[in-house]
Amino acid sequence: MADAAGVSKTAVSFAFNNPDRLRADTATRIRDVAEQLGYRPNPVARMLTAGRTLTIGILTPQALSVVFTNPFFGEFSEGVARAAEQEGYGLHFISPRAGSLAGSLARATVDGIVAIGLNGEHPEVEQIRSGGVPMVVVDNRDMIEQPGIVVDDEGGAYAAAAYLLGEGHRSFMVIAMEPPQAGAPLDPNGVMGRRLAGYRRALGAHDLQIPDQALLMGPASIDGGIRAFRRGWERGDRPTAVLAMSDAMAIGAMHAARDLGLRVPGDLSVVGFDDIDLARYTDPPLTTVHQPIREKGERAARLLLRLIADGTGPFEREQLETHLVVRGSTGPVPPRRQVVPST
Amino acid sequence: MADAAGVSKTAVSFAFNNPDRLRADTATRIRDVAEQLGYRPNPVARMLTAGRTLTIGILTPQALSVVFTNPFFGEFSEGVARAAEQEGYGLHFISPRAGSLAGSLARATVDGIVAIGLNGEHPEVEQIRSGGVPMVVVDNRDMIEQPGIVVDDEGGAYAAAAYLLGEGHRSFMVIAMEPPQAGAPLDPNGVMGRRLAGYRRALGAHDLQIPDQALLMGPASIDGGIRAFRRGWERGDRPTAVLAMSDAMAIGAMHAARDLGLRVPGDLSVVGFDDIDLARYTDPPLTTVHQPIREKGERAARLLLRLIADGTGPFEREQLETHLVVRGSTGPVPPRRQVVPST
DNA sequence: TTGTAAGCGTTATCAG
DNA sequence: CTGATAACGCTTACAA
Repeated sequence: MADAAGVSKTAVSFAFNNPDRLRADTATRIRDVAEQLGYRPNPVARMLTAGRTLTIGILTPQALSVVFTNPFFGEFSEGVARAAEQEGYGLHFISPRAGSLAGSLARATVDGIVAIGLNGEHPEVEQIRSGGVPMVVVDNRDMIEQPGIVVDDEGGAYAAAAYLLGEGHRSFMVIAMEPPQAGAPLDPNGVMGRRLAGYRRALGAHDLQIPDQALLMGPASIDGGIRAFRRGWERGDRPTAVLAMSDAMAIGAMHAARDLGLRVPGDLSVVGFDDIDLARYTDPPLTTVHQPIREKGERAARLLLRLIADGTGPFEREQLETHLVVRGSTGPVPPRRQVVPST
Repeated sequence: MADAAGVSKTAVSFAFNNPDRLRADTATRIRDVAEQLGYRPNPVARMLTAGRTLTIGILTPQALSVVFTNPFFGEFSEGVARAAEQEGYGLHFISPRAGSLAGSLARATVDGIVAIGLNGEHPEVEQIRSGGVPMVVVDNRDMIEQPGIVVDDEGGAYAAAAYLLGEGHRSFMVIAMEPPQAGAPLDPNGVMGRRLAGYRRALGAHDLQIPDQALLMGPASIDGGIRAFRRGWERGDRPTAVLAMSDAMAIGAMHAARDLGLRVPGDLSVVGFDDIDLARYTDPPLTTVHQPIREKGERAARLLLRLIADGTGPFEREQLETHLVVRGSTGPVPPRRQVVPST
């Protein structure tokens, strides 16, 4: 404590927060002594009395070391950061510590939470809610009583599949990101479930199916895409088109296909999902479903900030649009793989 | 306080931290009541008594919303996160709040800091140091008394330029990331300064120069690269090769060049720096200087964690290697631009 | 097995 | 303008 400088703690406190309420020289003297002693007000104690942390948390059910592997996440965080910084808030990432989300949740010193990637009714989260920490969920339609931001996954996926069908494709490989806990049942309300529903709706019009077991799953990364495609290939899948639920995986799939001697889009069309920054610069440029990634993060953060400010603010659930962006990774079905109409 | 459950705070505390020291039923009863009341131990108060936050901070002198724009940063964070998570630490990002790094530093509740992007002797950071918060600096050779991780930027840059010279190039455009405060003097010890030194050493052998004013600067993003290249073009630069100090900018430069009708690598060779994941998937695949991005983050975090554990641990400064990866964005100088030896 | 009481380092209130 | 003193919500000796 710096009242070794001859003053009380009150004075020290004022010197840092309310210098005006001190005589000018007293204030500076205190700060000088503080600097000399290497003293700075303990931020934790500050938080305790202030009752707020000026920090918002981004919650993910997967380890950061895996989630940062997907460029999508960086762009999303960028959006959240923009809003947070503008309001003077810091950013804290909350991910499972030693496998337990609940554990890290319990230690998270944040004023509110933006949760992404939560599928279903995550039990550990119930705790947060009842604890009264404001939270907005993104991409989650299960926690319906929770404010959130959502995207038209189903519509985007439908557009992607419909487009490929229009190009004559009839044989598809579907690549999906695996849920946090491998082997978990597919949540129809989850991102994956909704995208799948979109694909199915389009294919259904042509009496084509996508059995659950046909899905190839892996981590949402380039490498995950490579491995998923190879697994499909090895079990005998010979699609003319790939529907990937993430751009990172789509890029991996393109690469794996090329390594196997396929031309993209000559022999194989690939469409992704997300439209990350790099999608337009890949070889070939990736056809994909655009979603406003940064805006999603920013809207989520702004909604949260409002919730924090208003105490228990307005319930809101915003939906953002998606649309297909056709670039170079897709084309008509190769002639010899064409399905001859049975007329 | 949940001793509305008929017990003292001690009991409540035990119920959460030392259940063994309570009769089994007491413990569960307390937790039940807590759950019912939506009570959870206040993490800030916990931190205060514990004297530690179980959190490490990643410090950047630039806004997160800009720094996340570069995929490099996501990969770096991934490395840091891997180490942090493994040791049960959370991750907090510290960036200027309302323009002031010092301000957000003062409020950051972390046990230690990994600082990246700090050039020169950042004054606000002095405060941290004397405050006794452990810190490891990455990519900084100015704060020599600070433990840190560093990369052979000069050697990597040299290799890149030497390779292009070997391909016959004699006319270069150099694209650099701009410093946090635009217009700041070039720090020869900074990342940019060292890479530039490497380029210059190679070009010097051919009596070629890179005047400071010739540098094209911009934010380290794809868009920054696009604009930098255009600016160069508009002022009349007609290089046969581009040396970009970041992959993101290199990708932007390739794109801008194509928009101007140049073929890459036919008319223009481009080499980047970093070797981000996506570098190998761009069109054409990017020739670039590889640095172990994730490892850099992970090593930095591990070093920090050791510092935190040992109190004032071992001073260490690790240097990681770089090397040129030749892919498709570079090739021989176009014939008609060839410089005829004056023999 | 459980409770009492003393800190942890601030800020805020209210006298002096 | 400055200084006691009481919170803030927890953990942890130490006692009971």
